[in-house]
Amino acid sequence: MMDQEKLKDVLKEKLKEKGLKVTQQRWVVLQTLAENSDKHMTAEDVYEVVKAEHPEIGLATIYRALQLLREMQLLDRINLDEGCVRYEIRDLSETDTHHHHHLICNDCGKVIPFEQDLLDALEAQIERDTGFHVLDHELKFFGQCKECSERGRD
Amino acid sequence: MMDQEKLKDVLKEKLKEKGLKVTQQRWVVLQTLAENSDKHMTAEDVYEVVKAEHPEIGLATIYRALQLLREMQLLDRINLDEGCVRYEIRDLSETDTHHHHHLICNDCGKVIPFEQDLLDALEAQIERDTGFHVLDHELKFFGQCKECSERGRD
DNA sequence: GTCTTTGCAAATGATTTGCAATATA
DNA sequence: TATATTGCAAATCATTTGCAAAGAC
Repeated sequence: MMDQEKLKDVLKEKLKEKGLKVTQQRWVVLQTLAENSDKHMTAEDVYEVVKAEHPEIGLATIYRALQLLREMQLLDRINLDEGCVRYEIRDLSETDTHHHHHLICNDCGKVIPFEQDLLDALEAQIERDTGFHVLDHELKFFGQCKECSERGRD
Repeated sequence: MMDQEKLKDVLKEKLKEKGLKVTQQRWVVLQTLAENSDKHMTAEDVYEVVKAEHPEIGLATIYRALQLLREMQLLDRINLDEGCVRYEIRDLSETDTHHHHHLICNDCGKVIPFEQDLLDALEAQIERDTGFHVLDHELKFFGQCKECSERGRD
C-alpha cells in the first residue's frame, strides 16, 4: 500500500496527457485492482468490491474505467474463454512489451502468473521465416496446478 | 478434397463412440470448415456459407454442431478478442496436444498459422519450478504481417 | 463556465435454450 | 419405433451506448 501515492501520480499524469480528468471513480477502480493484484477480476468482481464503499458508482462506469485504464497501459486484460474478461494491474516497472504469462488450472480455475522471456529467440525466428513483425505475444498454459494434482493422487 | 471419405469416416466413428447420430447438418458444418481450412470462421461465417446450399439449417444448429465437433477434437477454437470465437479444422494427423499457433496482424486482421514446438523445454521448466503440470498451451503473436509492413513503408 | 464524465436504463450482439416437430439408427 | 436432433423463437448475459444531470479543472 506504500505505492498508493506513486500510483495516483501515474494515473494523474497519464490522464492529463490526454486531457482527461481524474475522477474518483477511475481512481477507485484502479485502487481496487491494485489491492487485488493477486486476483484476476472481472468487471462484475470490481463492481461488487467497489459497491461496498461507493454504492453510487454504476457498472457502466466500471466498464468505462477499465477500458480507459487499459488503453493507458495501467491494466492488462486476460481472456480465459469464460464468456467474460478479467483485468489485472500492470506492474509499474514493466515495459510496453511486457512478457508475463499465465498458468491456468483446468481443475480449480486458478490463474498463476509466470515470468518468462524465452520467446525472444522464437520471435526473431518468426520474423526471419515469415516476415511477420512481432510486437507482442500472449501465452497461456493449461493444466493442473500443484495442489490439484496432489489432491488427485489420493 | 480427396480426404472427404476419410473425414466422414472419422466423424462417423467419433459420433458412434458416444452414441450420437451422423446428421446432414453436422457433416455439412465439418465439410465447410474443411473446405475453408485456410480461413478461421465464426459461427456466422459458417452459417452464411451453409445457407447457400442448405437454407433450412438454422444458426442454432451451427452453434451446436461447432460445439460438438470441438468436443470431439475435430475442431480448434481461437479467440481473438473480437467478441466472437473462430473455428478451424484440426489436422487429422495432429496429436491431442497439438502445437500450432497464430500470428495475428494488428493492421489487416489476418491470422497466419505457425508451427512450432519450441515450448517443450519451457513446459519442462515450469513443471520443475512451480509444480504445475502443463497439458496444453496457447500462443498468439501480435504484430504486423509482411504485406502490411511493406505497405506501411511507402 | 466549459467540457468531460457519470448513472441509469435501454440497446446490442454473440451464444444458448425450451420445446414441438423431424430425422437417424 | 425409440432416441437424438433440429428449427424456431425467446431467453441469457456480458458489454456498450444515449442522454440528461453532475463533476472536474
